[in-house]
Amino acid sequence: MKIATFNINGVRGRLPSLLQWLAKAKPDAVALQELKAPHDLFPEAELRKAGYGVVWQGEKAYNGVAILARGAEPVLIRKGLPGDPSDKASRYIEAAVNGVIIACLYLPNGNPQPGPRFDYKLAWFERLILHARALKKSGAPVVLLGDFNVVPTDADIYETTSYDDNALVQPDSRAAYGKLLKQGWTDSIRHLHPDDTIYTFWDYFRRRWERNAGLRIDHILLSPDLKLKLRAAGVDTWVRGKPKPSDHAPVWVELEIGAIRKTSAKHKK
DNA sequence: ATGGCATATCCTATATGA
Repeated sequence: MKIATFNINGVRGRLPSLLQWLAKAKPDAVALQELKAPHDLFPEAELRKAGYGVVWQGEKAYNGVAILARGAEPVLIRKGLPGDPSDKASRYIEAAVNGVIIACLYLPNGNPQPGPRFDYKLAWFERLILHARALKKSGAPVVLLGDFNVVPTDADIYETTSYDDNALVQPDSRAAYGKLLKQGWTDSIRHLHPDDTIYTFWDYFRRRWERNAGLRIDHILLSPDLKLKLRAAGVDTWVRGKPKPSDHAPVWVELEIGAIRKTSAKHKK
């Protein structure tokens, strides 16, 4: 079973390239962030035509998250992160796909910091930590994935001072990410590629893609049972190299479950 | 300190992104 996350940065304008990536990468489940589309303008029909069932939470102009399932209907569990009814931003959606809980999140970037926007980021992070703890305690197979807007360590960003004041690299942001991992989640990319230079985001400015001046901020975290089934993880950087790309690239994992079709007895030779 | 680019909307301007 292949599971991916992709901050699409505008699902309507980027629909052709999204369909192209889906056709080529063939993920079984996908978490999308930054739809930047109200509910009614989400391209549901086109995605279904491409063979994907879908649940989503849109919002005018900003945010927006979705879960896609290849040849299946995601079973919606919740829209919105619990813990603050006044928070109306579309940043969290959760659904079951093939028996796996897909928790798709778009964490606030928190800039500028310090300030109310950074406070919101940390508060959102605390709510996520609480909810993740409940998910983990449930014992279900869970994938916690999306745009975390956190660069976990200095190894996850190119050599620069440009981001020193950025909310993505602050000690508080990193501590929150560490606190989450400490519950027992596995950062798939780092688990399989501990020493590699791997980025998932490259700013549009200053030829940062061409210089590979990137950041690793999109993560796929696995519950303990799924960690044992992790076979591969990577970033589809080719998507970032296409014309008019999102500033993020898709990140994926391959798990040894479900999608492997059993050969029934009558088909055995 | 600013700006470089990109997407969106109440669009000859402004908010957000990271």
